[in-house]
Amino acid sequence: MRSSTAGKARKVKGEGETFATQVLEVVRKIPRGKVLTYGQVAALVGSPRAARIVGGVLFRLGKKSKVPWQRVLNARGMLSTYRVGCGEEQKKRLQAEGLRFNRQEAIELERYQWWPTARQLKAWRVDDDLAASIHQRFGW
DNA sequence: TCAGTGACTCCCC
DNA sequence: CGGGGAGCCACTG
Repeated sequence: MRSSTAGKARKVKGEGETFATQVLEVVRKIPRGKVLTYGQVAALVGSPRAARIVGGVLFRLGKKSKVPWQRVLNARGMLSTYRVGCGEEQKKRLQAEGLRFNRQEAIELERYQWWPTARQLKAWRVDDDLAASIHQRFGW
């Protein structure tokens, strides 16, 4: 059996997929000018409480990576990356995509948060139960 | 194999 | 409304 820890993951893992590869698969699809929260990404790959791990995966991306890591931020619409030294870089990239930050250094999630289409969810093999639980949790 | 870790989140005061 | 604290869980060495 493949390492789907705790048996809580409801999203089916394809051959050779890990939590990390699934995270990157999701992040790569975030449209320019839109964002997802760490928790949202975690939920989409079937581990709704693994938000911290999403951050860890993105942290270990190489500088040359083409994955749009700047499009992932925390549940308050703020950047968690200042503490690891790339907050300014993330802010700069997001501003270049048209996002505006308020006085609290936050963006309006209601305005910029991305919700994948049903077609996209299917492509990621997110089953109906998981999709339903995500809808409920995030009021999507 | 296993304990330590943390780009999170939520709850409580 | 703000900050402190405690779960959380896949990755890492």
